[in-house]
Amino acid sequence: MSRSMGFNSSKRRHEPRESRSTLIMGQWKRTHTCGELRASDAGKTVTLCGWVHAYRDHGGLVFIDLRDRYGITQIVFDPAAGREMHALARELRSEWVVSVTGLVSKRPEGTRNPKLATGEIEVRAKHLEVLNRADTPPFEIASDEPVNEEVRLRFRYLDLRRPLMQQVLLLRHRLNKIVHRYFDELGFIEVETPMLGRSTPEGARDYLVPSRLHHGCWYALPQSPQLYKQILMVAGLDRYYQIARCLRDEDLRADRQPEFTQLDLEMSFVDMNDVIEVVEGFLARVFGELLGYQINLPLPRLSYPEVMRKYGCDKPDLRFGMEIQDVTDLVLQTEFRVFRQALEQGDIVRGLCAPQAAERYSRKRLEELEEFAKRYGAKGLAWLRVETEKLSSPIEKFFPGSVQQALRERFRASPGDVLFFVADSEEIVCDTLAALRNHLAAELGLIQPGQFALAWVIDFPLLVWDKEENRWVANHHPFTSPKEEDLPRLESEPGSVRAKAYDLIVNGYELGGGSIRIHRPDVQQRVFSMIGLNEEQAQKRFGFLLDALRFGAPPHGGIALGLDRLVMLLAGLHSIRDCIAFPKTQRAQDLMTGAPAPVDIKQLKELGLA
RNA sequence: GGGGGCGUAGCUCAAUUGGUCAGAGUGCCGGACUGUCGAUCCGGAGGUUGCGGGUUCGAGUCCCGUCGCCCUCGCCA
Repeated sequence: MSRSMGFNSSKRRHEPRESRSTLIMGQWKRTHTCGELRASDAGKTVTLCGWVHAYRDHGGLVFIDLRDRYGITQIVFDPAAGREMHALARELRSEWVVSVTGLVSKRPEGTRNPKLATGEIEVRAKHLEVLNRADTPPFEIASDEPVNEEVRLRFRYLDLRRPLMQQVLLLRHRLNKIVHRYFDELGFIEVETPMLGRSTPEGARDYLVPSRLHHGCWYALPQSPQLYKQILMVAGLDRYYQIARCLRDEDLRADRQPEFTQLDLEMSFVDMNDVIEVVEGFLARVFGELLGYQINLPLPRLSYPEVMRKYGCDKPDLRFGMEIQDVTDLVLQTEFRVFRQALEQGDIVRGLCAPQAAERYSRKRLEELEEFAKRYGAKGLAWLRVETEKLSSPIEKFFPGSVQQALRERFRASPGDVLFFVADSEEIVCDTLAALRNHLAAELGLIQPGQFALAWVIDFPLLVWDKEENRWVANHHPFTSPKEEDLPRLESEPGSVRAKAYDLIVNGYELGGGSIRIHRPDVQQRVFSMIGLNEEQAQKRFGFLLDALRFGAPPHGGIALGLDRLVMLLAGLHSIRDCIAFPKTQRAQDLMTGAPAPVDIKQLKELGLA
């Protein structure tokens, strides 16, 4: 049996060592993968292993597309090459696992398949070994036809067998490799932090683990390695990174799983610019190496007040414009009572201009948009079609010509556009228009696939008022440093204090967030105090951090990036479930394993829970 | 917890207003075929329309409940 260069010399190292028993079992071990044979290999005798991707039985000749992770190779079974083998080949079915030994041959003229990397050749089988039969799969592995996610998750091993899913996992692997290479080059060291930690107040709901040795006491699974990485800075590690699994017991979304992965990092003796620079370098390399996509550095930095005014949310999709404009001043010059009354209550009126939307949105469709707006708390959605001479709408008559002209100019509107307005509290106006903006952009096709808009959002408020709890809460987390110049106002005007925090946004997703941390115990104490943690409570919950800060904490800061979301964006997917090998459903169940599940009463007794 | 969408054959979907509507494609099974690669051709099997009630002469279709999946608001420092 001839041996090839490629697979044996380089890739073979990564394969498990062959054991004595497998050698005895038969001559089935592969010499090549299904993705590597080329015309230059013609004449070699090879053995391939894989799954039957497709079979085409011509009665005489039988063709098999044999698939493994590396590709697909066509196998030809000729009755002349052995009647027994040919008969066995006719029994093959989808997803059977086989080993084929045969001669690599250039395909006859006119039968080459340009769709396959191996399409120049085929393997003329001399020996066929069925390694395992397979039940008929519940869905077709070989097809690109979309399949109900429920079925995919239940049979995840089949779903992951599909080439598309394997590409995503490979992409994720390559991203992880870049992470390790890049941060190692910059002097970061990887430190693993505990999964079993202590529950801390604030933040997401914890997943709890009961202690067998301390009945009544519980570990919390980490929401993030936040505290540990700060401790590592106090310890003098200087630069830390980790690909860290994080767990939060909150409701799920397309971009939120109960366990997810963060690229977590922390640096000492740095300010915001240092962290941003490191991350930008990383992103440039990731997009460059994985997609051949060049991102322009430095990334834009937008202030929180600016994005809220222009886009209504703190993670706007910047792949399109459609900026929100305030028109409160113009509405004051109209007779439109709905708006005027709103203004009298202290509400505001803002709107946006949907380019060339008039044709797409009939009266009925516009009413649907109003329903959409109401879901975000808006009482209504006013609209005006932009025509060549005038604006057209049931409420047009309330708008004097001068106001119509001013609206046109403010939105730089062209005939065919539609103006939308919401009058309400600033919060509802922002929520509604932000959602509407994304909705319209998708429906109007304003987003080009393969395009990426990355930016930083900075100048977040340090604290926000929690109406339900009737207190200030940390906007980012309680260890985020206030800006020095705002520090004097911490107690007098808490809402005006800006944080040294930064979010990385990509295509409307929050890809990451970080901050410069508080490194002085007195400042930390003041922030705790502002969010309603007295010294005793703070000492009880975060005492170890406060203690650490007293023993010489360097100024430090860092960031965490959502790795699943990054993969999702790189792969052009719309759900992080598609880039996690074994994700959970919206109700946090694993349809394959059945987790979560009841446990034996014996286990509960050991834990003191029964 | 709230709002919305979906649930019909293994898979993807269709079935006017409640009335030959239990259908197609694909897969599956059997047969034919020596150059296919979305093979082709012939034949066949396969459904308690998620589940449980109700309305009706009659329900895939309407109503109520329930289960599951998805999107979303709240929530996620």
